Amino acid sequence: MEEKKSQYCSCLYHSANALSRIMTKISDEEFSKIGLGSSHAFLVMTVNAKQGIQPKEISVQMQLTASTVTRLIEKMEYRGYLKREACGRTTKVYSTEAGLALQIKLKEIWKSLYERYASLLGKQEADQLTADIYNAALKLE
Amino acid sequence: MEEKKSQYCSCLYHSANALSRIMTKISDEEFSKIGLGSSHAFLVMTVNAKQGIQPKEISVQMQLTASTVTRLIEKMEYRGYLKREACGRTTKVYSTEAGLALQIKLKEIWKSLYERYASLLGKQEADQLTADIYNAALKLE
DNA sequence: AAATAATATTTGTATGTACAAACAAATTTA
DNA sequence: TAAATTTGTTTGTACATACAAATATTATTT
Repeated sequence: MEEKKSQYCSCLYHSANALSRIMTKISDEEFSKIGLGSSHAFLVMTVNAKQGIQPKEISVQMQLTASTVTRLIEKMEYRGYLKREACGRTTKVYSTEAGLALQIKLKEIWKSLYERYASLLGKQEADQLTADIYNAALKLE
Repeated sequence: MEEKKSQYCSCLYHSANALSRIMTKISDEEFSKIGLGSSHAFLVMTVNAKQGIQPKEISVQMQLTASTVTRLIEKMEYRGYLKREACGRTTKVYSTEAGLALQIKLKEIWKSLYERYASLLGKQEADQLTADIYNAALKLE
C-alpha cells in the first residue's frame, strides 16, 4: 500500500494553510454547540474579558484587520451579545447580559477544543507546535 | 517597553490561522508578479506536472475540497491557462500553451517564496516547522 | 437486465477575511 | 489658530473556500 505525501508538503504555505483549515473546522465544530463560529466566539470572550475595549485593540489581540473586526462586532451586536458606544473617533465595545452569560460555556468549549487536539497530538507536542508557529508568525510579519 | 503576547498565543487555532494568513499574504505577493493568486498558481503547476489530471486528484494534492478546485479551474480556464475535457463522469484538465509557458516563472517564484521565508526563519528551522505542521495536520484530520 | 449504491463533478449559496477608500476625530506643525 | 497629518473606524467590494444539494456516470447487487 503506497503512502504518498502531497507534492506540496514541504512548502510552508501549503502546510500552514492545511493546518489552518483543519483547526478552523475542529474549532467551529466545538463552538457550534452555542451557535457561534470560532472568530465570533473569541470576540465575545475578548470583550467579556475587557469591557469597553476598542476595535483597534481587539484587532491586535485577535490578529485580524480592523475591518474584519468591525464585521464580527456587527454580527454579535445584531445577535444581542455585544453593544457599541461611539466615543469620539474611537468606539467602545461592551458585552450585554446575554454575552456575559455565554462566558462559562465559552471557556468550557475552549478547554475542550484544547483537549481535543492535545489528545491527538500529545499535550507537550501540541504546546510546542503552537509556540513554534506563533514565533514563526512573529518573525515573518 | 512592554512586549505583550496575544492572549491567544497558546491556542493552536489562533497560531495556525495567524501563520496561514501571513504565509498567504507573502505567497500572494510573490505570485502577483505573474498576476495570479497562490492557489491558482499552484493549480497551474499541478496541471503542468500532469496533463489530464482529474479534479479529484488535484483536490487531494492541494488539500482543498472538490468544489473549491472546480472554482479554481474555472477561473484559470477563463484566463486561458487551462482547459477541461469532459470524460464520462470524470473531467480531464490540461494546460494550454499559455499555461505551460508560465511554468518556468512559477518554479522561480515558488523558489523565491521559499528563500524569503527561509531567510527569516532559518532554512533548517523553516523545514522543520513545515514538516511538524504537515505531520500535525495528518494526525488531526 | 433492472435496481441500487457509489463516485466525480458542478452549482447555489454562505462565510470569513482583506484591501482600499471614505469619514471622522485628534494631534502636530507652521 | 489654521492647515496638514495621523489615527481609529466603517463601508463598498472582492475573493478563496466550504457545505449541501443537484447531476451525471459508473459499479455493484439482486
